[in-house]
Amino acid sequence: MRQTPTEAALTPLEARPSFLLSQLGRYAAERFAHQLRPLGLQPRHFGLLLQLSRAEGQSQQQLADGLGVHRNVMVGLIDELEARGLVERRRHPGDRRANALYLSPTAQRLVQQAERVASAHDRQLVAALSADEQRLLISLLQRVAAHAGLHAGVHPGLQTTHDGEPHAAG
Amino acid sequence: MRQTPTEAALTPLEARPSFLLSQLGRYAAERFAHQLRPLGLQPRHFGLLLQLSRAEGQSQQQLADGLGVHRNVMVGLIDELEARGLVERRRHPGDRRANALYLSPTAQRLVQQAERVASAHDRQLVAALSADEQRLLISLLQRVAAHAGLHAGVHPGLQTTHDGEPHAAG
DNA sequence: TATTGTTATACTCTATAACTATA
DNA sequence: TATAGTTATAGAGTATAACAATA
Repeated sequence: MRQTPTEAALTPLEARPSFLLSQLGRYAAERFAHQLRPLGLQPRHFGLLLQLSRAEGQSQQQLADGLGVHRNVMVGLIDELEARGLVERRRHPGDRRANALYLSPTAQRLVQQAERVASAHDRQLVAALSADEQRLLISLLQRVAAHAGLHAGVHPGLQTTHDGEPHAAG
Repeated sequence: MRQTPTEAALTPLEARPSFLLSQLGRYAAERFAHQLRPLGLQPRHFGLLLQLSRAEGQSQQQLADGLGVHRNVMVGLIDELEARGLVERRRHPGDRRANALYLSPTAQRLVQQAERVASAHDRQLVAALSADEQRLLISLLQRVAAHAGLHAGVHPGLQTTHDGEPHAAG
């Protein structure tokens, strides 16, 4: 009994890098969201606050560009955070159409807390690897991400408006 | 000027394994979906057909369990594939409540094609790495996935009914 | 004419509950 | 009483278009 001619690569999914990445990425995101919940934050809020903590006074459009979300979505995100007293809309000095965004002291402390949650989550996620292996994994992932043309720190899950082709990977 | 006491780990996102995994996982999934589109399939269809090609005659419930989706969702998936003549519902020999699912010859060829698309996608994704590094990456990811308690080949993105805690990672 | 913030609308996904026919 | 398949409904998330104020 010979091989079926139509027999192709029957690579099990769990040996495919794309499946492993997708599976683990989804898991990591869910898990992070869960551990962040006690702070009343979702991962997207964390990203927003983090970006804003790097440079306050940004407009909603600037922040949206930096995070890779559409400005329409940004309105709702800022609404939520402003309602909780974490972000403040002030008048933009140079452009009367735009809002200048600022963090409250509470939000600044919250970002620190969320960073600690993220670090704990990271440690837990790769706990099966040695310190050397952890560094190696990060380095390999960074190279794959760079080759894919992914912007550092910009999450495609927040991305909006895919004009068909999702980026381009030489 | 000394360090601010509230200063915490300001690890950039692009150095966090969880962020890299989530970012790359999302990218890989989108990209795979895009490359699969010419076949008229979504990744979930591919997973279904693949699972069914391993063992035909399964019930919808069995297949749902194997893929980690709810049986309600399975109805719609099978509906779509049956309408395209890829999957057939037959009467289950042992249980008159259940359907026994079978692939058409067209579907069997389509699975082969989809596997080739997946392999090409994988090669492209990790093209920045040497062959040794590719194997290393897969091995590291598999260990992380095993430690997270992820079932081999079951994608959390298809999962349904999270009772709060997403799995458990020692 | 283009851009910022905003609102409204539609569309996809997903979660939940309920129903039927069987077991 | 529980299970397989099915259907309906509600909710989240996202995409698109449009509008007023300003550049």
